Amino acid sequence: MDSNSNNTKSIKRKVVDQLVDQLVEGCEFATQLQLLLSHQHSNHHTDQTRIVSGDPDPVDELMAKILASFHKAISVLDSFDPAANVSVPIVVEGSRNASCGDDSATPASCNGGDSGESRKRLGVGKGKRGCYTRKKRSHTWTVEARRIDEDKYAWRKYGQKEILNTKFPRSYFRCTHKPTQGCKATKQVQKKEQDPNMFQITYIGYHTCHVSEETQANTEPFDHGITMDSDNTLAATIAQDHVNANTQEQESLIGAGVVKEEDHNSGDQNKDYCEGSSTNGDLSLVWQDAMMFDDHQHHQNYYYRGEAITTSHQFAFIDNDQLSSLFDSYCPYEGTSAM
DNA sequence: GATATTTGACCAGC
DNA sequence: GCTGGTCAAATATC
Repeated sequence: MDSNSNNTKSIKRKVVDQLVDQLVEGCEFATQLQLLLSHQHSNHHTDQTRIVSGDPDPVDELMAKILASFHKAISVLDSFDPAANVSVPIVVEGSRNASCGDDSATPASCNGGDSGESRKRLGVGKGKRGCYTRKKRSHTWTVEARRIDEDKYAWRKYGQKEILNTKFPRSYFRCTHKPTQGCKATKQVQKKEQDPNMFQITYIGYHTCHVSEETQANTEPFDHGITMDSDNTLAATIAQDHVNANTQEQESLIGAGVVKEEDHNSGDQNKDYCEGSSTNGDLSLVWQDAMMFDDHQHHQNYYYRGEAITTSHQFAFIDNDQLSSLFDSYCPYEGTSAM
């Protein structure tokens, strides 16, 4: 690979980063505008009229569309990988990924075509392990929770690591749907030293997997599409906007009780909870030392600009179908991309 | 047998 | 060179 190619990739990455930053900023402004307008409308309606039940506010609708557009654009750019040397999003269901580690189902590009079927533990497979392209930057956000399964997505643990200067190991989870749908969402869970009853959960990337709308509504307690980097105030704004939102899913979590992985893991149950429909006690993905605790409070602290905001969570989402259709429109090369 | 977890190895980024 | 993120064979569980 020559230096010109590297320079081009570097430039592309910078451009993408700048575009994302601009979009995030624009999104933030739009959110603030939405709050402002909704506040004004709220006062207006209170003073003069009543909103007919079920009749959507056109301002809110419009703002929601604007925000959705921002989120879509951000998602597309966030999934753009300059290293892939193609100008298309790399998250395409069932497609191969140029970054070898990103799609474990199709890693052949890592090892010169090794199918992986005859891998030995060491030696023979040398050069295969750890072969991946680490995401230099992806949208991340951190929550603090007493349970690691509070988001109710289906996660599969793929690693655990001792981290320097930390008492407890960090566990790595990826979306269960990664092999089948290429969902790139991951999360890292680490028990807090100060309070071992609490877990710091860092989410990385957005879910692109498809779940039913009903499931989606019940299993996405907070917005994977809106909350960007931990230093972004957008999420804080939105969090405040939704501070009084629905808390039913949290109550269902509270009622879930202590469930260890081994306890609920019976065949078909796995499928159920993998689909994210686990609201009846089979939802936990808990590793050996990640036990749940008395959960009467069950709140989460969202960190924005280093400040914690305690809130219940019920945000708006980027709909996965929207995302897919977006890819369709943005990605004319789908399926034929030269990864 | 199928699926999930564990854990040592490998590699990218700093 | 060190650290952290990911891979994948081995192992565990159902």
